[in-house]
Amino acid sequence: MDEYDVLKLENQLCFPLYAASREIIKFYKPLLDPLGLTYTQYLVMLVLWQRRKMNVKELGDTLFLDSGTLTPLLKKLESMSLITRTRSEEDERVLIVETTVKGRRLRDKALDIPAEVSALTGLSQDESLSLYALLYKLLGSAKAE
Amino acid sequence: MDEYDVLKLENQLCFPLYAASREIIKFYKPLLDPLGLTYTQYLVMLVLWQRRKMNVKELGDTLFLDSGTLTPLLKKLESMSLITRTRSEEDERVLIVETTVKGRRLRDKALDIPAEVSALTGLSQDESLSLYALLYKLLGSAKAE
DNA sequence: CTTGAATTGATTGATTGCAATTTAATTTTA
DNA sequence: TAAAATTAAATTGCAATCAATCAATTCAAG
Repeated sequence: MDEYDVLKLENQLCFPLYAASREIIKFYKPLLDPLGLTYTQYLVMLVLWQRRKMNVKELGDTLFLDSGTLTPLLKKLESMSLITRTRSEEDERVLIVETTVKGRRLRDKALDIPAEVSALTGLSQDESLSLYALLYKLLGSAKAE
Repeated sequence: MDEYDVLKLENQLCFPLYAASREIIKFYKPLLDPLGLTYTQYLVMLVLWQRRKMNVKELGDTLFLDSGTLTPLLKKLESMSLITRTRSEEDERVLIVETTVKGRRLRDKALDIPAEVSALTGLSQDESLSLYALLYKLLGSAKAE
């Protein structure tokens, strides 16, 4: 054990986290292609399917993304007629994002995706739950910063 | 519980994985800035500090990255005089990447980084180990694809 | 009221990440 | 051996991601 062992790739937690995240996103690709969505666009739609109407700030807080990522992505979803973007009348700084009928209809096509991805992970339900809990704990620390 | 509950953001494993990965990368930013490295460049250096000499294919297999990502990144590290890029003499298709003296010296400046990041995650050692094991299991499934 | 601070999104620039294609070199096979 | 298949890396094009900055709006203190 020399002093440099702490720098070995296999001793870092960050690396499997980073790699696993990217690999899971690849699981989604063939499932999302028929819907015409990228992974990040899918996450935005997931949120909007639940809430229907949200502003950019709330969307960013929910997904840990900032306007630099969201602005072009939302414009793209708007150009696909899945959402509308309108300024709030009470506060002109706020941009309200809302699903269209077409956007909401897309939800039905996504229903089978979670189960298919879950099967690909190779984790049992218990393992998924443990992983889930640990990740949210980590995210809690990140938010606390 | 309606049929759409499976599409709730908080019922997806992919989301905390994706968000936690990005948040951890942000932990590294202030620690890597003094070294002049980005997170991905740091991962490449971690691998090369261990092996010193590798080709692009091996590097890609290790980090789950392809030449589209690695080629420009390695050119950047070369321009910073941290590595050299040379074609193999036995097989001209193969590009050998190797650390320079300057590249190896940078290692000493990175020694404290893992401990500092680990502290920021807010996870106990046991939790880190569980998380680590689950992520590698997931990565195993991905590799098996 | 008015000035200064805070907030919200948009923009810009650099880096990643990846799929798809291309080029060059090597290996296999007919 | 010649043609076909394979392999390694580079290139291209598009979409993220994020830091930093900017502009417009709102809010708050004096």
